[in-house]
Amino acid sequence: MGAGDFESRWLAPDVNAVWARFLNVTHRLEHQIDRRLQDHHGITHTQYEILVRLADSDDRAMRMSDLADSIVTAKSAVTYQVNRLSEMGLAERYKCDRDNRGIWVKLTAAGIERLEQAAPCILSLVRELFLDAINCDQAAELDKLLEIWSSNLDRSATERPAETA
Amino acid sequence: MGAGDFESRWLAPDVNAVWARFLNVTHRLEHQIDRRLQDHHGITHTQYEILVRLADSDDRAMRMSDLADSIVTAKSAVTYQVNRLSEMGLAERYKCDRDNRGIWVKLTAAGIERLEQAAPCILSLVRELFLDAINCDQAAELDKLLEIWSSNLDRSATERPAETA
DNA sequence: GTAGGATCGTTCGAAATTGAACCAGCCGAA
DNA sequence: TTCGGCTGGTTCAATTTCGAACGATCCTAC
Repeated sequence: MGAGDFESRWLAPDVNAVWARFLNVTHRLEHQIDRRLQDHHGITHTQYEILVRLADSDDRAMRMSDLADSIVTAKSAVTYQVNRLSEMGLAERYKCDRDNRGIWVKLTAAGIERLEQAAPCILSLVRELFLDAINCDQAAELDKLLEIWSSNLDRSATERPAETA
Repeated sequence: MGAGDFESRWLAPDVNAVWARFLNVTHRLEHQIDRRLQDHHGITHTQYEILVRLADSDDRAMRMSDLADSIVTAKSAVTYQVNRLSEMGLAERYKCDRDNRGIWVKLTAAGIERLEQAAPCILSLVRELFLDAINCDQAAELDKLLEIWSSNLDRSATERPAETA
């Protein structure tokens, strides 16, 4: 049995190539953005994402766990990164008055400034690498796909734990 | 100046939402696949990717650096992961006769077996979450986009270092 | 009220990734 | 031939991530 036979047993070639390419492209996109951010603006992609979410929020502040959901990482990673941002003076913690467990993370003036420097640079990179390739129709189509994928992921995430019960 | 004003200065809302959703979806996809692999098959997504590339190669073997290019990571990460796979008995190293610097990594029988167990499970998950959402036309369209993105990344990666020279 | 269960955020140890430094072997040009 | 640069792989310290365990708080049902 040759290598070809082996692989053809479980690999539907065409459609799977799309998936492989998808993985490759997403990884390389993240790498280039990350490198650009670190070289030119001294922050990680995750840190940048946190700054963006904060800037987009009312009062430029968010709860820790909302932040964790928003960027897609473990809560402990958010704790870690907020500590870094806090050391850099880009964000700060507030006690939450409504909920004594809660912590608000808020963008500082320096955080806003840093984001205002980084954002145009990154957005132009994203445009150059990603967005310029798609016209309006394609964008709409892609957005539709993303919505389906997203709800697939939601369903799968809620179904799976229940399945074990 | 409200939060809205701030963000509208640098954020074109519609098209950027696509990018944000794209990031979110790709992260969640990777997480679910990773979790499935670790829970059911005892390997990481990176390790799985390595096994797949090896299985797809002639002689089920690859050079270290080709492996590093293929999955998108630093060379040192490949060294690390191949060590893990080797400890698990799923892959092994060979000296390369043509090039005395080179190392070949080859799938073992156990590696093939493990992959044969994992692959159907993962492929069905990928189908369920990702591929089933797209019909033939969309797949073709997506593939076209991926190709453009990919060549954008190539160009950007080769231009950038030259720009500093 | 008050117990039981869920939620919030942190801490901790283990694993993974990165980039820089490094050694060895290859190769092309003088 | 040999010298310089390039490539292939590893090592190392530093950073980041994850999941499990934890204490504290909230909330709902009794």
